Amino acid sequence: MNIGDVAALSGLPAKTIRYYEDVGLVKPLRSTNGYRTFRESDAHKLAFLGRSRALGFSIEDCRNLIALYEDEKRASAEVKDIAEQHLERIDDKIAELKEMRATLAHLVDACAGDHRPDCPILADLATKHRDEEQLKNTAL
Amino acid sequence: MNIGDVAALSGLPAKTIRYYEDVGLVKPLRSTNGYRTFRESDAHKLAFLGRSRALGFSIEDCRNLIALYEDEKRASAEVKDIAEQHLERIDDKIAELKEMRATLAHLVDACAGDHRPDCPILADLATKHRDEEQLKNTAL
DNA sequence: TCTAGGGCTTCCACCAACTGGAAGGTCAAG
DNA sequence: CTTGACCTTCCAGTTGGTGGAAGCCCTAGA
Repeated sequence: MNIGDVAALSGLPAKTIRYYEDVGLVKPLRSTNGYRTFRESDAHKLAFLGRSRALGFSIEDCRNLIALYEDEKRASAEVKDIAEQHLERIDDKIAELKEMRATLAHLVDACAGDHRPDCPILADLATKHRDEEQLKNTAL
Repeated sequence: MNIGDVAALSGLPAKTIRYYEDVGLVKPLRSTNGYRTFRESDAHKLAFLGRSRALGFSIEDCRNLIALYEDEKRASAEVKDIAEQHLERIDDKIAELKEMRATLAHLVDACAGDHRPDCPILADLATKHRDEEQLKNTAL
């Protein structure tokens, strides 16, 4: 299989597949004309990567997941551990975004959004808040 | 004020402030020894930037917000528009993360996480799913 | 047989928003 | 006079690719 074929199969852009080779996630063979030659196992691995990335796993996580996938004697605990850590990162990120969202929604709500210059959003951004860094410092 | 002072005041690292100068967000003066000299207005602007960035606004958004902030004749509608677009991006991101989270939590739940190699997480990652790109293609 | 087109190759640059570190100038205190 | 805290610039690296240029390779059609 050439890169185009495996790209169609895995749903990944050819560029991305070359990048994955660069970072050592796949190691396709080369045919005499210099073209990459992908085996079934490479195609499979790329699909695995596509799905892992879609779940937000980092490239490093993917590297570890693939190693575990290929290790017949793995302990599922190791996989679960990676997944749980990732889950935690996702939860943190969601919490962070929700907090931003709440503040922002509140400000947007308070803003008339008309031709007049008065704007609670700008007013808020321009105002010191109780829990900011520089106040933490002076509080010590 | 030197950069260290304004860093303490704004809560931003000195490196970040230099970066903001690089991208044209602040324009401190220079004293004869080459040190950056920040006015009150610069410190104020940097604090504004810190709060905007904390709400997730991009540097470009910040540039626009500051321009509006400094424009006495702005229409609050312009500010609200930027904020609403950002709110939408945040909502999209939250939705995406929640979907990841749901899938991942389900898989983590199903995994024993013990010494045995059997792992539903890996099994799922290794399996084609109905709605993947390569199947969309063949379905046409 | 030539040519046009796609597909493939490499390499370099760029994106956001910083962050780390090296090499070196400046300044106030002891 | 030296030490140490600041400050300067510049270069490189981070994450995960994406875009484009220059240039092979291969096949089908005139």
